[in-house]
Amino acid sequence: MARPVEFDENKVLTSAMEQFWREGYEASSVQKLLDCTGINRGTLYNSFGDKNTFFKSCVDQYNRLVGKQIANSLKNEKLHAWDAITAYFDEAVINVSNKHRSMGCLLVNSLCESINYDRDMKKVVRASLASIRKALVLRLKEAQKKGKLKKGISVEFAADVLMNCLHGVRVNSRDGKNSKQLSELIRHTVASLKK
Amino acid sequence: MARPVEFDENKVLTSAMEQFWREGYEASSVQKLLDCTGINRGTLYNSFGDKNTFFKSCVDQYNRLVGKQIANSLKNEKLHAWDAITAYFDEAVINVSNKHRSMGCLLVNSLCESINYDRDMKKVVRASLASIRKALVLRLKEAQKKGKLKKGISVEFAADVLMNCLHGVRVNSRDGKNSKQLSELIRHTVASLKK
DNA sequence: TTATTAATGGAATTTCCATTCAATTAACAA
DNA sequence: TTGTTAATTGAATGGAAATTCCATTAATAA
Repeated sequence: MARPVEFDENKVLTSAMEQFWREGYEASSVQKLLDCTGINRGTLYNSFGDKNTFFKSCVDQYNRLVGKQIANSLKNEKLHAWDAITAYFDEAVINVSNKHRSMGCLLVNSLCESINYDRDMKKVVRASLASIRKALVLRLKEAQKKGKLKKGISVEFAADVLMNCLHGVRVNSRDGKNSKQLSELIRHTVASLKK
Repeated sequence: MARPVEFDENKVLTSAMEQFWREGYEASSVQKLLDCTGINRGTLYNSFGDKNTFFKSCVDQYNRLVGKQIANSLKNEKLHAWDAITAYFDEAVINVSNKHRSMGCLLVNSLCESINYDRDMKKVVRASLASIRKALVLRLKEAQKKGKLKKGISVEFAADVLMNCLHGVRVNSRDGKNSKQLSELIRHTVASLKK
């Protein structure tokens, strides 16, 4: 058989994901990706394809992170609708390391970078954001069914409000706001929807 | 005397500002800046300095745009506090061309790009955002004095909520949301603060 | 007209980027 | 042991990036 891989794929993807997350796609040169992952040039191209393909794999890695946060909160059956929603914001924004919080959100950052003009990447990023919204919608429907959604507010609109808050908070995170300030912004938004 | 300038400084700055705004700092090569402004390589370096310096001049140009929007709304003495605040969002987000709306906000985009890691640029971008917040605070103080701010909400916190909404809306703009959807998000946030 | 001055145009330079490639290495099946 | 296969390595390639430089141009003051 052939020589076995020496690198830890998961660690490589996580390191590269953080590089893209911190500095964006364009400013993350292949050299920087090699430095932060510790792998070699040829290894990168052989095992992960070109920079574009590698970036998409890193977004997938980010999606797995997001997926875990959703699993711990929105999909936690033990929590009531609004508690689950609040728990998601805690998982995604509040109870994360200062390092991660100050980097904002890879998806939002990518949307704001020129990536927007690369159709393929835009599609990948949008799909990820849509999956977050979808999980919120499920819980908002539950809240509505139990009469816990303010009247006059539709589930879809409430989801838009929460996503808008999330985006805002992510920009504010990247601007250096601390978890306490962010937490108050989130609380205010949730209170504006909750009955 | 010397040969007079042939280019229109204001037009050049506006074209370049839109290039940076659309595609970001890194993806905007000097060649693209020459193409969109119509000026020549030597002219750019002679009259505007290097790419970094040029970018900052473009942010200044953007700030003049923001300044006009604030002058037309928040600083309009004929409007009552909340009308002025709503008018600002209209000026900045709703009543702009689809082209501009879909580009989001140069300041937010820059914050989300790696620009964040260039101290000097971060300072410029932050100062601009602070000037918007300052104008909002003035009107929120007025609203509070007239008893038009929901009780339990401080002027500073209300400003944070509005800035958070603005950031969120800017990301959503860049993601392609239309003016009607954005307008509803803004209305909801204003209603959550207004008495 | 002419000297002066700065703008203009674009070739030239240098650096950095993404990507390829051939040589080397390591595991394992036979 | 040996042949096979794929991983690893880093030098090499080619193109694009930012920036510099200088010959040319144009206005005007003298």
